This record gives sequence, structure tokens and C-alpha cells, in this order.
Amino acid sequence: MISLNEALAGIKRGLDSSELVLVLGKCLVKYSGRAASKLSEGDRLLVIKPDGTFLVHQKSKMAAINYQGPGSKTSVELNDCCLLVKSERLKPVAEHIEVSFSKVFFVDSFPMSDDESLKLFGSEKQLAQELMKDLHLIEPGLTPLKNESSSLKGSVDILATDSAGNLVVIELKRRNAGLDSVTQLKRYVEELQKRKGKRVRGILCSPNITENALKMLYNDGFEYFKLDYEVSNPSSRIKGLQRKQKELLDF
Amino acid sequence: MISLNEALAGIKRGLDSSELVLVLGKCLVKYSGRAASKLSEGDRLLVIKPDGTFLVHQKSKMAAINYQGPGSKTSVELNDCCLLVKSERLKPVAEHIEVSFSKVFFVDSFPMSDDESLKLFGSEKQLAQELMKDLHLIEPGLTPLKNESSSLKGSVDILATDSAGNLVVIELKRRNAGLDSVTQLKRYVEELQKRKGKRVRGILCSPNITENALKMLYNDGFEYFKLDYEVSNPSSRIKGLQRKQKELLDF
DNA sequence: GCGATCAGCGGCACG
DNA sequence: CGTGCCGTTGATCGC
Repeated sequence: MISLNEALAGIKRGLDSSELVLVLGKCLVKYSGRAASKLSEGDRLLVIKPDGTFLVHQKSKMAAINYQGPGSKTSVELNDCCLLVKSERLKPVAEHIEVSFSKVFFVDSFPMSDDESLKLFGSEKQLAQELMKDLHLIEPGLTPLKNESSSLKGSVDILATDSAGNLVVIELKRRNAGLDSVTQLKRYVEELQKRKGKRVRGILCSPNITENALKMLYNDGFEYFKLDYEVSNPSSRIKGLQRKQKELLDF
Repeated sequence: MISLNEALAGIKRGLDSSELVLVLGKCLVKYSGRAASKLSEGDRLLVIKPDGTFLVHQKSKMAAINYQGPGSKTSVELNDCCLLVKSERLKPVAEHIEVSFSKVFFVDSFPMSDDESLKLFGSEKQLAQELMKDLHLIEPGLTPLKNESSSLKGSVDILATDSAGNLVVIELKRRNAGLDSVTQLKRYVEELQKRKGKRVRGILCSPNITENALKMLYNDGFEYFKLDYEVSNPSSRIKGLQRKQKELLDF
């Protein structure tokens, strides 16, 4: 247990030297901004990062229960009963958090030196690049149209032409596809159809798809390919691509 | 600075007693699971919660750079050069994180007692309830259809009938609406239209809407209402609702 | 700066 | 459990 006075000093020291500040104590939290919230008293971990990030964590769950993004301004004060830690930010909207500690178990701060950024493998973008190189896996004669894809409003994952000269929009999902994936594909196809004035095929590729989504997909005249891929450490690789038989759903 | 041996003991102690464990040190991080990633050496904060949650935080940004959800299993060991902290989970997919500490600056663990849950005000659901009570703000004669809304596949925010007996789907957004909001509304309207066999009106309500989205909305024959609301502490209140004039966009 | 979209999205509620 | 969808979504990239 630490006196609120000591805690105050410790937090101030950390903030002044732009260090990572950790506070553990019994507190209640109020938030007001895009929404508003109140959290009654309990033990929580408060993390304040040098960039202004402000995180209140409970003992469970991944997500912070209350938070403030980078660029927020932290301040500390002592009132008659509590240690008050506030975080305020004005942009994009005015938001305010107040953490009111009645007890503080621990305070410390640390300088952090870290210039590294994450190298991630298996993103949708990376998978799309892989798939671009192997469009024949979907269908022989499919050839990619470079950079056309990025010229749309909401850019299409892959744009290609088939052997008959039809435009083909390919929507790639790295995880199971749902209704939203189909509506997204539909929007792209309709935009392009209107713009080009001719029929455009739509193909959805994903590791899996929900029953409703597949039904809607077929209803709209689109095609589905089940995508098998593997993500090893330095890259991601497409293992297979299999057209789902439409007949199963006809009724 | 703490010896890796001490760090090992400290972490084990915390894990065994189901406390919140904090580790600060210089480490590299590898992840493999739904995707894969590598993060080169730097100073990071590791948070391990009693429920298995595992968070690696850099000095910037709100989101953890690597993480593992509740239910994950943490283990610690010492190899020839480093302190290895691993987190593993099998469901829903096998995932693995390895944090390799070459230096540890701080380790501690804390029991946390907290049974409180967040009271949040200003959620979309709460706004929808408010709006249900004041549908006349949109248009006189609009009456809500109870519980119809939840009987759809992707449930509609509000379903109502107008004075002419038309079905009206109302999609409510608590923040600025984009193309996705319009496609969502469109899907609901089309589903319902097909099911009921008669024309269904679609109305989008949000604090704001992007130009492209409004264009698409009007193209599809839907209506837009600008929604002004205020979120005070114990509730959220709708301040106003104003139909946007379509004429501005005709060309 | 806004706009659009992805995310190892997470979390929740419902069937 | 999967499905669907909101989120104080956050983060990124393009314009």
C-alpha cells in the first residue's frame, strides 16, 4: 500500500519524464465523450504511455474497460479523499476520463526504448498478392488487371478478366465470410457494372462461408471458392482453392 | 534491473496465485496462429491477467502489439540466454506467443478484486430505444412494429409502418455513416421486400454521412435523417432529427 | 484532414 | 457452438 501523496508524486515524476507509468489501485472510473460510462470501485491497472495513451484494465478480458488514445493529456491531483488521475483529449472529439483512486497499491514508471515495428504475415493484402500470382487456381485464362483495383471508390481486392473477356471482381477474405462479405462484393460488382456497362462476374474467396452468406451469394449470381492457406513465419502460402458446388443448395 | 532467475521466480509466483502479473523488459516477440508475426527486440510491458489474457504493449499506441485472449495458458522457462514467457491457446484455433526477454527491469504481481461491470450510456441500442419513443420526429404516423425487428436474420434496428401502411426499415448509426451503413440498410430492405412481397422504405439515421454514402443511398431510393443526440451521464437523449434535402445532390 | 477498409479485430447477445 | 453485428472500435493507407 502506498500513500496517495506518494502515488501523486510518483505519477507526476513519470509523466514529467515521459515514461511509461503504471498504477495499481482501488478506483472508480468515469468517462464522457463519444459515449459516457461509469465503473464502480474495484481494483484496476492503469497504464499511461509516453504518447498519451491511457488504459484502465480490469482483472479480466483483453480489452481495456476504459481508455483514451494517443495524444491525450494526463493530469493528476489530490482531492479531499482521493487521488484523481484525469485524461483529456480534444480531437477528434472532446473526451474525458477520471480515475479516482481511494487506495493505491503500486506506482512506478519506466523509460522505454523501442523502435521496432511488427512484421505480420498472413494479412489479406499479402494473401491477395499470392493469389494474384496463381489466378489459374480459380480458373484457367484468368488474368489480373493491374492497378485497376485501386481506382475504385472502395478498392476491390483483385480485378481480372476471364478468357471470354468478362470483368471479374474477386473479393478475398482471410477469415470466414459472412453476409457482410457478400454485400461488399455485390457493391463492387454493381459499381463496376454500372461504370463499364457490361456484365461483371463476382467471386468470393475465403476459408469458409456461412450458410446464409452462401445462399445470398448464389442468389446474386456470384461464385464461391474455398481458400486453403497456410501461414508460416516469413510468408503466407495458398495451399488450394476449390469451387463449391452450387447444386447442394438449389431447392 | 532484475536477474532472469529472479524474474522467473516472480512470474511463477504470480501465475501460481492467479494474480495480475506485470513484466517490463527488453524482449523480442514471436506469434503464430491465425496469422504469424515477429517483433524485434525492444522494451515492452507484458501484462498477464488471472483469466489468461496476455498482452504485450509497446511504448506507443492503444492496442497491444501482440496478445492472447482469456483462457490462454501461460508458462515460463529459462533457456541459455533468455527468459522465455509463452502463452498458448487451442480454441478457437491453436495460437502461440513467445516473449523472449534478454533483460528484465521489473516484475511484480498483484491480487485484484473487482466485481464491477461498466455502465455504458449512448450505445446504439439505447439510442434506438429512445428513437422508438419518438418516431414522430422522423415522420407523423410512423408506428413501431415490436419484435419484428429481431426476427430477421441480421436484425434490423427499428421496423415500423408509415401512415400509408408501408413497411419502414430504420437503420440507426451512433456515428458517421459510410458506404457500409448504406449496404447494410439495403440488405435489410431487400430481404424484407422479398419476404413480404411489397415495397419497403429504408431510412438511415446518423449524426453524419459521407458524400459517397449519401449518393448511393439516394440512388437506391432510401432516405436520410440527420440525428442529433446528446449523451449525458445516466442516459442518452435525442436532440433532433432533420431530413436532408435530396435536391442538393441531384445533377 | 477525411474516407474507406482491414483486424490475429474483441466482445456480446441470440438461436 | 456458430452467426451476426456493434464498438468510445483502433490502425492503416489512400486521397
